[in-house]
Amino acid sequence: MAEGITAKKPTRIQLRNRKRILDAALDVFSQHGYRGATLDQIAAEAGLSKPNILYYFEGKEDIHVTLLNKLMDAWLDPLRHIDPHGDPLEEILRYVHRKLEMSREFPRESRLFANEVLQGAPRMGPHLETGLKELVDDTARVIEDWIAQGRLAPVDPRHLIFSIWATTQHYADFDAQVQVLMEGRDVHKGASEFLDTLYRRMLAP
Amino acid sequence: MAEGITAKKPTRIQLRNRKRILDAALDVFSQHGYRGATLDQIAAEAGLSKPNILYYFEGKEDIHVTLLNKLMDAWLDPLRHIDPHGDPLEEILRYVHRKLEMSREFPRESRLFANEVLQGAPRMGPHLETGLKELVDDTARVIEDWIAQGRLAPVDPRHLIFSIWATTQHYADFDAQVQVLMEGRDVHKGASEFLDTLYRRMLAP
Amino acid sequence: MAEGITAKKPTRIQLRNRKRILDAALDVFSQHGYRGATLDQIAAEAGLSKPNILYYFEGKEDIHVTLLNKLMDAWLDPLRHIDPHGDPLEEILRYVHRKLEMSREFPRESRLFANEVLQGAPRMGPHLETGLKELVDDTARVIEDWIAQGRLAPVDPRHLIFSIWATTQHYADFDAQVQVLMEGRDVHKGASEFLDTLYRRMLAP
Amino acid sequence: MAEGITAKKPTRIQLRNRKRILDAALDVFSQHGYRGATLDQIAAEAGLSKPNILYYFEGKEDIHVTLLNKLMDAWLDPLRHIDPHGDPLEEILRYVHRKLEMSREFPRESRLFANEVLQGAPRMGPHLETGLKELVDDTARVIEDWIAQGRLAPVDPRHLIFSIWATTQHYADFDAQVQVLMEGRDVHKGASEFLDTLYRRMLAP
DNA sequence: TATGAATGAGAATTCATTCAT
DNA sequence: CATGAATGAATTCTCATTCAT
Repeated sequence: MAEGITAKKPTRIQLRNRKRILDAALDVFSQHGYRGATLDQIAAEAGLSKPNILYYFEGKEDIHVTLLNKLMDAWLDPLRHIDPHGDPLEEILRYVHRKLEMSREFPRESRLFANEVLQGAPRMGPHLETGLKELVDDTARVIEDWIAQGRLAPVDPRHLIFSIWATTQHYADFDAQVQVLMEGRDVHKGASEFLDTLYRRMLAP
Repeated sequence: MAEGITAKKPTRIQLRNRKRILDAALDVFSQHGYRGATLDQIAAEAGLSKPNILYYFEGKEDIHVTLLNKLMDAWLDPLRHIDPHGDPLEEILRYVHRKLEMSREFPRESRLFANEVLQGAPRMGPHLETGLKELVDDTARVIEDWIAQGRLAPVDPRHLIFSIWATTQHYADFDAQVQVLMEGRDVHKGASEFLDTLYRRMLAP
Repeated sequence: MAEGITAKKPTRIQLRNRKRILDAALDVFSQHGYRGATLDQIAAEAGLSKPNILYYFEGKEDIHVTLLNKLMDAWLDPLRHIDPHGDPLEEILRYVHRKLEMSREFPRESRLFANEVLQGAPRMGPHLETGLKELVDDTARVIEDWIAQGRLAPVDPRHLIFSIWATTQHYADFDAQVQVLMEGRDVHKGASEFLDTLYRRMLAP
Repeated sequence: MAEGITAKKPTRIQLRNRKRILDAALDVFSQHGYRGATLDQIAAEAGLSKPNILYYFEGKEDIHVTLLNKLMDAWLDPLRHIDPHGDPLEEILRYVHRKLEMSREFPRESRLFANEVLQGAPRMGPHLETGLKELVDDTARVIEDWIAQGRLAPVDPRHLIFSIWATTQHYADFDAQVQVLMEGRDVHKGASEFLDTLYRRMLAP
């Protein structure tokens, strides 16, 4: 009881502050991991006092979970946009490019997610088992249909999806390594061309 | 300082205990990350007292760094075994399979490494910039030669290497997710076949 | 960092608690030395919890350094009040008596200082080399002038200063010994008369 | 029981090692104080293993007490050599110079003693109350006799003794400060001349 | 004698969270 | 809404001492 935010309509200030906190938390969590992050860092980066943070969220874990929830929605969205009635190869390539784009635009989200899964997804189990599982199963079925119709070269659809996730998120998650090995090169352009070639050659019927 | 293990030749007990500690630490660090791991956990898992752990290592960071050092050697080894005089496609496929194998045999090492790079590789910079960089540059040159000779389909060699790392390590690093999505299926067999197909189709000249 | 006391103007509570802590710390540090003192003791004596102590100061060393800084100011003050235009002998005797007085009123400060210098002044180097050095050089010059004018018997001014410090601080620093050897006698009165005689006989022109 | 050193005659090795340990301990204790010193440091400096140290002494405190015992003997020795039948002024000046000499030759001993008294002489009470007290009382009586005979200017003998201790030991105990303030000057020569003048002027009948 | 191994009792410090205003 | 103040529960690390050989 007596929690800060009630179920009533939030004011503008509340909305703004929650947003600030989540943004700061995304920064800190994605960089240091859950345990490595401190409320102090988040508070400092949000420009709020520590107790004020706890007025908006129930605690450290609440912030983290809120972040993961928001993330998963956006994260899975591109998968939902694969059109079963579109051209198979182009649909998949569009997905690949969209994922690569997200890796570039939202590297913090990618790392937050990676951190969580790496540690066994202790705060995310439900999300994986319901939302994600169903979505992947659906998509796998679509791909299998395409293959059965001879419109895609035969591959295991789930491993295909994994490979897309792996290769695109790699540029966000392993950025520290990529930067060292690519020195001044234009990483994103090269990645985009490479992945285009990779999946085109692999999937062309 | 001036305590514990000196620079002299280690006894059997020392060897055994250091091994125990490193094994326990690998477990704990790979699961919880550097900050999330505690000496208590490591000590408990190693079956030693906490101060005894600090008799063998200078501190938490020393253990972690020792682990990373050992890891990098083994981690890069397969890359060193690509034979410039072998058959290009087979050499690369052998590398892919070896990496996938390592992902299965040494998932903790893979996650330890992922954890570290994900956080910007704060304790690993040197390793990346010297050992790894050179090795990747060398390998890239070999691949470029093969491509120039028309023995491999043209691709950017560095992105090729990234994709191999990403797709193989994914099975270790994102295991929590993979398990949920693959349910009872034989993940490794599927992955092996998939990646074989993937790189064969992409690289066949 | 990013915790506790910010750079803003301190509240009454802050002022009161910092004072409490410093007073307790002076007690403990002067009695046990830096290493021998524990935050637990300081906290207990200040009537605050240990973490609360660390809310006001960055750590043990911060408390100690703060104490030394405050101390040095007061410590050197009497030396600054030697008036070059006053009567030489009376000026010096006034200094002697003032120092003896401080030894009696602030024995903890004297011991804190002694403890620090005894261990090589590891946390006080700067203070000695700037503030103190200059002040002593200035004073030495004044004394030399007086001697040149025949208004004081000739002596090395620096050794004179040392002897004043030594003889006056002795009653604070070696109190344990003095008490044993003086039994019930009125130490302060005797010391005052003795030092008056000592410096009068030595310095009368 | 089962203590290392029995009451039997010590071997050469035992003698040599005890000496080594005490010398190392003197170094460490005089520099860092009792609590600040560690057995590790002492062991390292003595070139022996820590358990071996504890074979020769019962513990840290035992070493410290042994050191203090030895010290007190030597420390008080010059006081015993004041000859009631000698020339008063010369006897006292000889004592002053001998004490100054000891300060220069045995600064570690001086600091060890200062450290101990500074902290209330917790491990030295008995020594002060028996040996020292008697000796000082005896000496005071001798001085009083000399004064009564008109062979010394009248002063309180105990404060006189304190002042001699204070001024001579100062050069050892506050060496860190003296060095800063005296820069390149020949400290010892100056001190010797100064103290000679000081006590000559004060005590000449 | 000597030492490698081990540990219990601290000690400093961090941090999420609570309290009071 | 907001924050200064406070703290209990860790967490890393130190150190005198003991054990076993």
